[in-house]
Amino acid sequence: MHQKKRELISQFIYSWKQLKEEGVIKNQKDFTGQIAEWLIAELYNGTLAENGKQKDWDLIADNLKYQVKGHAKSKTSKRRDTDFNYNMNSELDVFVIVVFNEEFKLKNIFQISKSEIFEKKLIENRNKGSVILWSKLENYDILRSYKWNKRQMDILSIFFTDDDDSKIECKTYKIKIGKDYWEKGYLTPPKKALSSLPPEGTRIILRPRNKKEIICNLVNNPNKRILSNLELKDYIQQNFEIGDTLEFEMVGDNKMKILN
DNA sequence: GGTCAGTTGGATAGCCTCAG
DNA sequence: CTGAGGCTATCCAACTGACC
Repeated sequence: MHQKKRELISQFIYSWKQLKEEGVIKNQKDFTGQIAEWLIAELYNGTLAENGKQKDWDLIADNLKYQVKGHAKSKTSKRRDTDFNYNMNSELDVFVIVVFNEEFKLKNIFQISKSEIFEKKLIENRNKGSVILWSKLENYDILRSYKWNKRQMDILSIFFTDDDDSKIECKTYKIKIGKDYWEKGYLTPPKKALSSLPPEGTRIILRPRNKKEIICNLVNNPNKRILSNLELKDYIQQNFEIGDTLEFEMVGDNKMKILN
């Protein structure tokens, strides 16, 4: 009855043990913080602090003291800030915020020097301490702006980025043609939405068999399979029936290539 | 949708007590 | 004296719900 859970827990415990042996994690504290610290230490060939309670900084690289904060936000979490309870005299040089999604795919690595934080007044005071808003750190996201070398890319690939533009490329999707599409004039999303669709505004190239290529725009929201573009509608009406599956592939530049 | 305040809960370090 | 266990302060991050 609990066989699967038993196996998964065993796997988890084994993985935890192995990660400890490999030096990725050091204690029983939260996984997110430790994995973020390890990632930055690996990227910069840094040395993690021996003491988990090390004041102000977590690792040293190139004689700079780094304070690393990790977040693995659930889909429902709207919070976009990080506690920052340090001052100019605090023993740290660089402040790094590593943001994962709940599946530990990398979303951002915000990196900023302590002095710049104070110079640019990026700290917001709250009742309990202070925070830095991520909305003010857009120019400090090094994940995509840095020119990472091959070794660093290899490390980053462990937590491959959840960047829609790259993820969407060459990915094959399937849309099941549903009843709503035909009967409700595309207004009501079907209950069973696709798990993933290109985002709104995606430019679509339809390549029907033996027909001229059609270019149109996808105007639905992600995860809803209603396609309201008239050309797409016509194409589907002419070529598909309820229950049929429309397969397509994203081929860069947000173009959609119909495969059937 | 983003911001904010408050709450919750897991974890560690350090200090203390106490039994052996 | 020593080690185990309890307690407290502190740290850290997720979550919730109100508000704009």
